[in-house]
Amino acid sequence: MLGRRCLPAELTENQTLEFENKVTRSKPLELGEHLFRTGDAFHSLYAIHSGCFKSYTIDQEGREHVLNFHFPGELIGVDAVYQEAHSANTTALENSSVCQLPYQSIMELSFEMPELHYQLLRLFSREVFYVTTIAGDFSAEERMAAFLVMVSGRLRTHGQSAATLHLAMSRQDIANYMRMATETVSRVLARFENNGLLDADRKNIIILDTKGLAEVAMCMNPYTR
Amino acid sequence: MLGRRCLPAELTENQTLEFENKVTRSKPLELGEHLFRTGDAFHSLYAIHSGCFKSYTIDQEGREHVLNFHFPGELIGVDAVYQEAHSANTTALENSSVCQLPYQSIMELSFEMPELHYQLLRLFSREVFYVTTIAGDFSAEERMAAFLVMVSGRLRTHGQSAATLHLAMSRQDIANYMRMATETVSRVLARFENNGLLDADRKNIIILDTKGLAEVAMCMNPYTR
DNA sequence: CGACCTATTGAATTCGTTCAATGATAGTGG
DNA sequence: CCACTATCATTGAACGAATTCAATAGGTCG
Repeated sequence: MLGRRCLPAELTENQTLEFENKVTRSKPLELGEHLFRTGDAFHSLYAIHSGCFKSYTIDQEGREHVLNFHFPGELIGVDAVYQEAHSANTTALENSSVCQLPYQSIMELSFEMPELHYQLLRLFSREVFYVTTIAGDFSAEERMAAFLVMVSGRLRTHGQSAATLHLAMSRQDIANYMRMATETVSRVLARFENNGLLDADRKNIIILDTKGLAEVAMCMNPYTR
Repeated sequence: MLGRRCLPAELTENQTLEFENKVTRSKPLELGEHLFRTGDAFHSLYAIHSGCFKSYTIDQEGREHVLNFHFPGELIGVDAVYQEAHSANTTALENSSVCQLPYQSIMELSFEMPELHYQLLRLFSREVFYVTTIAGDFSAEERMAAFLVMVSGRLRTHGQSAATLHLAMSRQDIANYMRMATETVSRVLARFENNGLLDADRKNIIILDTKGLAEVAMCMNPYTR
């Protein structure tokens, strides 16, 4: 049952059981706890069962750069396969739980289960797709709208509500990820509220006008690209 | 021999031959020719044999957004596996040649060749890694320096010279990718020249001070992250 | 050689940042 | 249960990095 949430491929009942027995280890994390840090050797991927994570680096001037957020149903650590080491830090933004997937084990298992092999590549592909979301030269409003539409979509993909968002990350984290100042995040959200696009109360965002928000985000958003 | 350049895994001689016979089809492209366009169904990955490509989208306002450049030895189309459709346009920036890798064929073959299986995931992982390069909130100078260090590194990975760069892309493309105006690209390059970091003559860039350039790029660069 | 496109350089403008102050929220301990 | 504190979020005003507008220079190709 955990395995199904971890790598929800179209495996048979028996395969899912085998997968669970062989490769998944459930691991709870508290807010602020790190899954790994820059430079750590790569051994396992992590599939998020519940909660939320951020990946970030600290540059030589001490500035933090949020590279990605991770939501339930997604894989963490995909970028580390290539270098066999983690290039970023990844920390839990709320109490969370992940399935640890020892890379060697899932690779071996994927030879027995073609569907698992396909699923791994699909999920790796999805990561490329997601990371591309914030690329491109867009205004602060466009990026903010695209961010909300994206988060909404990524949560929906795994069965969570789409209109009522519980953002685990702080304004600082959002700002950092979106390449803007926290003040700008506040200002843009305030403008969206004035325009009736949404209702923002700290970490709780209610999207009132999905279509209108998507229009601001335009085709920046991968779901409408 | 082509196969070796396409997916340079550590395959045996026989495996390489089998790979070539079964899955690779060489395909030459002229400057400006498209490999695929937004919305095209996904059937094949492309491994670059020679030349240079850019992936881009056009938004609803008609603005172009360069999402990535692709160099010899790299895979094109990785992001399309997930959606089974291409989300971006990809075009040749100079006369180039690619190996077309029908996805179904390489997947089937990868069950017979464990090393190919591993290699595919490594290359997918690398794409995530590369796409992350321009993420983060850095100044125009930092991004430009990181871009040059990255291109240098990616070309070196596949045996090309590292200090003397032959940029196939226009200033417009670079600017677009780096989220800045073409004028800013010119100005930053001029500043780098004045500081003795490099010598820029249109598409030919000679890096004079690798260390100095890397310092400007700081830990933004994935190679130094 | 002239037409065209790309690149460079200069001056004015602007979007978003930085600086600064205030408001709101949650956690702590008396 | 209510100060008290610390942290996070919001709002206002001044500033600045990069853009936009505008003009010039350099290369390429008929």
